Amino acid sequence: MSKSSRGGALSPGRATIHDVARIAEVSTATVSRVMSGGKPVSAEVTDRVRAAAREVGYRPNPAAQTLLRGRSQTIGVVAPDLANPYFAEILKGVAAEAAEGGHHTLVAGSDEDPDREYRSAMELARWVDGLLLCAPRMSTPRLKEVAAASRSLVLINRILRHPSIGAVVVDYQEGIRLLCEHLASLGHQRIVYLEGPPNAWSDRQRQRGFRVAEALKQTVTPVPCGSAMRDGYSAVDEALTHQPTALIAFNDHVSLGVLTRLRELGIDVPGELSVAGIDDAPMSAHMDPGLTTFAVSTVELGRLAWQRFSSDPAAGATHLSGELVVRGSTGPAPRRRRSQASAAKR
Amino acid sequence: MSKSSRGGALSPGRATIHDVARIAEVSTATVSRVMSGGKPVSAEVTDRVRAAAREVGYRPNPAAQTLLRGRSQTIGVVAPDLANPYFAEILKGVAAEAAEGGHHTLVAGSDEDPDREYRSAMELARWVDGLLLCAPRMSTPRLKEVAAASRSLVLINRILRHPSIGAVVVDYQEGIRLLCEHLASLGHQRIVYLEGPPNAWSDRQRQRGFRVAEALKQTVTPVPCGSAMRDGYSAVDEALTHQPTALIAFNDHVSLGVLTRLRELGIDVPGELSVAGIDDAPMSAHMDPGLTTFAVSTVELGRLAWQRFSSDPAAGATHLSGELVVRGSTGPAPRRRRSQASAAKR
DNA sequence: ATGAAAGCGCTAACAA
DNA sequence: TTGTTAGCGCTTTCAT
Repeated sequence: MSKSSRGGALSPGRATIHDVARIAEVSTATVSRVMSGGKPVSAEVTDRVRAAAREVGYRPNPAAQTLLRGRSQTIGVVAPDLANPYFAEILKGVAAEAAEGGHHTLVAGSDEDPDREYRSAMELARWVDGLLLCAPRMSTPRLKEVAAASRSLVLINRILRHPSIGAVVVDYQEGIRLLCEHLASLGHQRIVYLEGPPNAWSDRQRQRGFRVAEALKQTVTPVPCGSAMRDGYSAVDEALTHQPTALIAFNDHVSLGVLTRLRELGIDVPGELSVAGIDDAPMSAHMDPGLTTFAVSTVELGRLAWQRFSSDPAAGATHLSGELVVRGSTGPAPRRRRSQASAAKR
Repeated sequence: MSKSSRGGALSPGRATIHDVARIAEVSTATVSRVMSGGKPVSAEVTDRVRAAAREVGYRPNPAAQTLLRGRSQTIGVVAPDLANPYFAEILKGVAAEAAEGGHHTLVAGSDEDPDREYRSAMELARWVDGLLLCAPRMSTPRLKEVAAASRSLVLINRILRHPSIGAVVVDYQEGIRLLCEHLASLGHQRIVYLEGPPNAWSDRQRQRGFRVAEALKQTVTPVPCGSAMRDGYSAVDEALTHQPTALIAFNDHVSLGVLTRLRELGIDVPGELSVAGIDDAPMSAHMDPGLTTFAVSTVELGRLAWQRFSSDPAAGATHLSGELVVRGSTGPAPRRRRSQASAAKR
């Protein structure tokens, strides 16, 4: 009692195991045993220790625990854009699962910069037990470097044949196929594809998916774009010069920008032009018209990514498939192509 | 040379300072000096150490550094919903600023659960140098507990008079005032406010803002709602029973759900009903009609929050103001109130 | 059931 | 300029 007041409960977060040991009049080893539980300690001592711990607000120093155990109970997540709903949802899912499993989540955004992405990944690798790279844009050799520096590495939407790299990927090739078939059934022959970021593996998967177009007698013209709303907005004008009857964007986010620009131009969707996205972002169902898209469960993506850390061996890829969601933004191809004039002017 | 092969470069991330010291044939202290830089070490030794470090891929163990220094170079961010664009953007901003300042960012989502929020905060507090709580829903006593357990605590959108708690808040009261005045100028007298989550301080600020309504001869009816799109969608029907000519939602996210439901009901916006949101979410400009809203810079919010950690003393609140953005979703109040029938049916 | 002691990887005195 | 040593806070043998 008199002793305890000497302990100094001024900064509760800063009490160490020694403080507790001193107050409870036991060794630090015993305190440790009580705190971790499941160790043989007498009831009486347990109570004394618990009381002392509560008194000074003792909480074990995680750095010390990490140093000793060699594991930080922390995972790292790196994504090109933390504000992009797609990655934000994955992060939310992974962080929730990780917390469930007693792990913390460290994040870093790369702003689509492969170099920054690499540096962030290497930096986080020092800390974490497992590293999750979302749609990494860095080169393959660098990715292998990261793998070597990481205790455990999992990729989302990128595949790399490597013994210690795991992956969870969405089957975007199938997504494009479904979208093309859907458009074909509506009579669309001229499609423009708004491309994603240059180094995105998942963009290449989409491009591959377009190989079905030939069989469907469709022409697909790729137009450089990006992954953000404003990219879609800006790419519309060039897309229109190819006089498509339908337009598929890299993702729903981009489609949003597209719809806005088309509205400005007074082009009716889907009357004059059909528009489709990919991913089924939360707001896609709320657009007017609703956006036809290839729906992917980000929740599931996050869950699967976490599983790679906790259960599965690292190597190999888990494939996740999505489904076609038809809403109002796609409709029958117009009988007559819009006039050159209406397409080009502004 | 011959020695180095014994070092075993198998797991590069796991090499310790001892390995480097052995290979470079110096003491660990010297290695430490070289790695941290700015210490007096001869050029020749520096080279040897650097070479050895590169050879084994040495990277200092952050847990050991943290244990020694007492600081982890890490901040923590807790938010009610990591997938909510508002918080995702704040997170993006804070994480970017923190990285700039050589800090890592630990995140946790609370799913709007005050209890989970408290536990996450206390847990992160063990680790981090600074803790950022976004729109915390937990009770004031608990918040003080967290403050006591944290090295440094900053709140976004919540104020608490406490010597060691800093805050960055948006002036939502002003936002509501601007919105009300705007609607008044359009002749709106009957407004429904779709309330945010029960424990949100920022919701209470909004409610206070509505005190201007009286002077403007407006009636404001609050209707319980929430912070998510689906909340807005679900709350519309009850809102309509009050026969408003305008509707203000807790945030833009909610407004999106509102617009969708109104479209389903065939109610014209803004012809029959005006709708306004708060925050100016990225997609708000892309809706049809565009959403009138009180715009807040999340980027600035993130930047200011980070500044609280790096420069300012903790206590006190920084106020951030926003601006009215008028788009198509608000218009003149309809001459005649919609008939009871049309409002109630369905 | 409990304590003493070693040591995780690193850095900061203090010596030399 | 470089090495030796102590110790950050904790857990885990190994004794007792």
